[in-house]
Amino acid sequence: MAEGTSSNSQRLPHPTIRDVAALAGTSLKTVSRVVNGEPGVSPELGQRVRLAIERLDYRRNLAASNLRRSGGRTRSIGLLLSNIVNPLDGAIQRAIEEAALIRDVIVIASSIDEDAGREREIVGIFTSRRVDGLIIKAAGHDQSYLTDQRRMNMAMVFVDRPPAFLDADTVVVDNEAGTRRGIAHLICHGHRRISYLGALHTIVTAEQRVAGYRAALAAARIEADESLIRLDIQDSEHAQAVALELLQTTDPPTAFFAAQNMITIGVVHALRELDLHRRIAVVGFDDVPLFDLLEPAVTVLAQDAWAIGRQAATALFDRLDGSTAPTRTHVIPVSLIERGSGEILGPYSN
Amino acid sequence: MAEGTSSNSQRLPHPTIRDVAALAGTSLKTVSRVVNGEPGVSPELGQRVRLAIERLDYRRNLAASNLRRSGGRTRSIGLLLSNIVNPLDGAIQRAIEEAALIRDVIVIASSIDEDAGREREIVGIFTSRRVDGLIIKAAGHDQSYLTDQRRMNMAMVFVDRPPAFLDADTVVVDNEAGTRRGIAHLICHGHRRISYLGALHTIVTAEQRVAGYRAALAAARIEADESLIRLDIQDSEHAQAVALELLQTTDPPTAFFAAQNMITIGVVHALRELDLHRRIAVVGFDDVPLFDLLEPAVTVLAQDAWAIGRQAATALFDRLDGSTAPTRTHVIPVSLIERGSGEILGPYSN
DNA sequence: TTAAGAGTTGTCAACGTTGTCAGAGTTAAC
DNA sequence: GTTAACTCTGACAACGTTGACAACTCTTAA
Repeated sequence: MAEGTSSNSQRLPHPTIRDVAALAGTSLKTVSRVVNGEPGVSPELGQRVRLAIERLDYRRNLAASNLRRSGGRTRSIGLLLSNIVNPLDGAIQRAIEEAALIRDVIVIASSIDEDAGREREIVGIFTSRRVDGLIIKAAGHDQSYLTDQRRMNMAMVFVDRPPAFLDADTVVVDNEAGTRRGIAHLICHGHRRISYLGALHTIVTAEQRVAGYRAALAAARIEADESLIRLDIQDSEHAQAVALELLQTTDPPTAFFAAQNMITIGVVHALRELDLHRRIAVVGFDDVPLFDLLEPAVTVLAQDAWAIGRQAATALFDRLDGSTAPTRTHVIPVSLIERGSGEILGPYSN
Repeated sequence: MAEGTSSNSQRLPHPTIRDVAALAGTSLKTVSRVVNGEPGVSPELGQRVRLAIERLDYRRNLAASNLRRSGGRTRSIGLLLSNIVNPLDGAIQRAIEEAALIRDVIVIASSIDEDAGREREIVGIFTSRRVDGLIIKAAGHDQSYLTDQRRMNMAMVFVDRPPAFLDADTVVVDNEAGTRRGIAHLICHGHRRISYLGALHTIVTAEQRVAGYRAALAAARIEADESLIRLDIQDSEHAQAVALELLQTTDPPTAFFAAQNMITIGVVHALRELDLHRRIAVVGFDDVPLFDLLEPAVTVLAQDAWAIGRQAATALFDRLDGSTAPTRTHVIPVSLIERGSGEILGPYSN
């Protein structure tokens, strides 16, 4: 009686297995057997239990169930991405959700931007929730803090960027080769002064992409002009400003390589502003839905985010199914999509 | 010894409060007190416990904790959106995540496309997980099945579309007024033959938008030509095909109103294909990042997805904090962004 | 010297479920 | 008619944690 507040109408708590047993006139264990489809219940009693379940709209409390069950698995996985607003991350999440759903596993997701502190914080929260596994697009450049989780049998897969100081399955795209191909494409079209605009240099992929840039120039015996290489670009506005600045020097680049979709957008804005979009070439890493409708349409290196997500989920569930194979790095191919902006000819074309 | 497999290296289970107590030489309850920051533990003993916690890298099992705690709250909420790949849904999820994080609540998300069956399925799964609340962008047109959850004290908020046959807090944009404004804008610029391309008519918002279209025409005393109204458009390819077809009739529309971002993209594709993009006007519902870079840039009715997400989270947490106020419908404003495509003049301009 | 109070610490049951095992009833076999 | 085997059912403990409450050790005041 002490609990009964008159204002709060009849808010009933969830019925428990105990309520079902009482209504069906049987024991807890029998109900449990019916709920779990275990054999050894007579048809009549089973029917009575099912009726009681339906009447009460009973659903078993999975948290309690998992607590007791062997292994203490929660059938949940944690997903850490940069920013779910970015369709690339969205596609990864979606692909993982689909794979999880058919296995009766739920996905707890969180965006961590590029904040290493938040990465650790969220991993801590997820660990408290006892997720069975983690899929991580890492922000920090040291994942050794995860050895504890690893020891406690938590599966983990890294996407987009390999972990540092930790051995784990990884799904990446070939950033170095992809960028090399993009730069070679520009060189082919007669460009020598190719500006490289990159993201935070702390991100491994950014590093690999710069490496690809340098490798492609070296292969063509072009000396890299360091003034054309700008890193640590934060967002599209920043990219726009940097591109504007470069274009207004006495010896501007004839082509841009934008190492990430937000940067590409900034570059396109800058070119429009100076009405140079039909004269200066652009190749971007990552595709964006409307790039094909711009004039000129934007040539990009596209990565298949769905494939990345699917592969990550497969790798994670393999581990959860008990695979003890050595860790693997899966490389998803990058494809060059020629649309126009990357095919604008430079001064050395013939 | 029966469990010890030699191949599986030393996989230790998560340490429990019991392990910590043993290491610190004290009782379970004392450790629990330290973990929860409850008073009444001497500084020395507290220190010893904290040391043990650190040594074992102990983290309390939140599922077990919540099971015992009053109310049986799980500090988790479920989120059902159409498709997380769509940046509009992405922004909603992100805003909700941020609000949940500062309250120590996790978000379990799932994309349900426009599948009513999947909506129910996922709600069932989330109910089994005992989420404290649900935020739902409903696919089905009957949410009465949720009365059970409601009775069991589950909080719920609907976004983008009001629930049917269920009374619950809702966050929507003003579809009818927004569309009316968009159509009025086109009429102002001299258009009479304005084609309306809409999404699945089963979605309430779609209905409201058509209503806005008809209302605006009526207000201007223009009779609606039913052949210009096409509903149930599935995706951008479909929209493109429909627009192409309309444009090739003997009496084509001079303007398009695209009721959703994917449809707008399809229309733009169609206009490009026929090289009519500078002659036929377009206004779209929902903004998309690159619409401002197209030529002409696309005039849209933009909804603030972040605000929708924030408001939904606020409403949900208010309920979880015990609010028993009558359910409310929050309306987030829609803004018309004039960029060019909607300002192309029609035959009746003066 | 003792009673009352404050501050610490621990014991036990409970949250909702399932694994283990034992008991009751039925049938089959000797 | 006894035993064995099998089927069905339920009692009980346990998963990891916390709420209720009891017990113990000191102070402090009478």
